Amino acid sequence: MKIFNTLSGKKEDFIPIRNGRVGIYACGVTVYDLCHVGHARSAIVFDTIKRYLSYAGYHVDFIRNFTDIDDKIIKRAKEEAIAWDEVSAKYIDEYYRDMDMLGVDRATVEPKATEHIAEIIDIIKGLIEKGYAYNINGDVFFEVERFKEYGKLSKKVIEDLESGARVEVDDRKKSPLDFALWKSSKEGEPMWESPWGYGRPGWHIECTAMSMKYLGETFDIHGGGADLVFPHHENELAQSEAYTGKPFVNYWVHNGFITIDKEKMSKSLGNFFTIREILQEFDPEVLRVFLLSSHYRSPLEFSRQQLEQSEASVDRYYSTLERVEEFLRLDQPDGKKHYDDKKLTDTIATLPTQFVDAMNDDFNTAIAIGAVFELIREINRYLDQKPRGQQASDLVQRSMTVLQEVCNVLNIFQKTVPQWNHSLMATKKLPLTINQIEDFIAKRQKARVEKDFVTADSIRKTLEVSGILLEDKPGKTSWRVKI
RNA sequence: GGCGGCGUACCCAAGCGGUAAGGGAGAGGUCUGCAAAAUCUUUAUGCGCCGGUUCGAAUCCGGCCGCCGCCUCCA
Repeated sequence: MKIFNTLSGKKEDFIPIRNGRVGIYACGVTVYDLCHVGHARSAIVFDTIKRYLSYAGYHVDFIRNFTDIDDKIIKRAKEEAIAWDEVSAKYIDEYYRDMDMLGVDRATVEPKATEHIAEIIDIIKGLIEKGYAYNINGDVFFEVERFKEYGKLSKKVIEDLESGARVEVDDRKKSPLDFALWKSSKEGEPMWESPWGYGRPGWHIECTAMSMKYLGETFDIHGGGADLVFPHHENELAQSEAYTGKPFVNYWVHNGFITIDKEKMSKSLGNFFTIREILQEFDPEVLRVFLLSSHYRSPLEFSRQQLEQSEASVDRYYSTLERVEEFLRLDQPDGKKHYDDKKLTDTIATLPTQFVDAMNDDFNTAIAIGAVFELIREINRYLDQKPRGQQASDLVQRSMTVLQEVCNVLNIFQKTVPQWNHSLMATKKLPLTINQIEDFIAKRQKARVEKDFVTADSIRKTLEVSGILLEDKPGKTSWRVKI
């Protein structure tokens, strides 16, 4: 298995520290607002990586944190005139609502910064003792100059950073690059007791404390969005390695951004869509398929048109599934006739290998999904021959089993056909109920029997205008939501 | 200014040294009372431009053009 490591800038063979086990720490969210599509991408990417590693046979310890204390949370609390911890509790709930919809599993442990103050204080103490940090009136800073390898993750040179520093300079710091490990709290702000007075942790230190607590001083994979490389992960790395004297993380994995009109989707630019907004118009699987259709490190342009294209491809999956289910429901008198099943048999045989090869190459979900659709085409081709008999039935059944095995790992295409249709009816806001649609179909069927094709066609047209397409099949007429 | 990335058909997107996956859209055929779905054919002798290396290059090297990201909170 190969993984692209931000630290080396290359794909590397993945060798876990402990045989058969993998420790992953993914930076979660700061809970002060609803999540947007960019958060969804990161969550889905690492969820998929975790799922694949489990599938590949590893025991995975997956840690995803909540930053539940920070300036933005405090600001939000003031704006809404509620307690800071009400803000974080509320948005943790909202986070789960979104992630459950998107099929993002809970992590093994989901630690919160505020529940690890003791561990954080211990590490800061240690850093002061080792001469890597200094206390100025209750604020403790990490002294970047003392950590000689600073910049190795983000490939930055300390001197360049200093000269180009746009950072608001705190005169008390020895260098503008020094960052806060502990911040003294002002009146009315949340605070915890510490050897340096009442205060709260800086942003980066929580991840050091929590990852080490749950995964050890050196662990396998640390992930997050590409915007966390600097300064967050660079600082985390510096303080962690300064503290332990050991390598902190073996593989740094960063996902690319979501863009809108080529620009990064972000809060500050205001060009973002919340997950919730998108899910009003599209099924969660559509968003998940969309996000996994390109490689996790590539920038991904987000637009309605893109989602509609993904929606169409998801629909292709489900219409094939429907077709397969109808086929399997048929009586299967053993047919003697030979059908050409070589290509289908071959494709079934190669899919698992293709999938594993793709995912082993830096988690190439785009190829994995492509392989799924190759099998979809072969299934349709096979079914076009109208095969009969137990052998045909078994072959088709087997193809679905293989397909589901792969899709389970990606956590896509997990619905039933009726669930998919209902979801489409809801997201497309169709004006008709299922009963109304079936009434129309019955009326049309009567007309068809009477060869009154004018009436039949006009009913077809009426439904189509409302977003329903009819499909006449032997024995019955079924309907589908128009994409 | 420093560092990094990207540019593949009408749209999206894989491929990263061996002769262009997959999805969507369009056109035509098969099937159908008509449709839809499915399927077939078709849409890049071509992978931003110009050179170079190589038996062979989207793929490696050099230069140029265009776009974007990080350097400040950010997934």
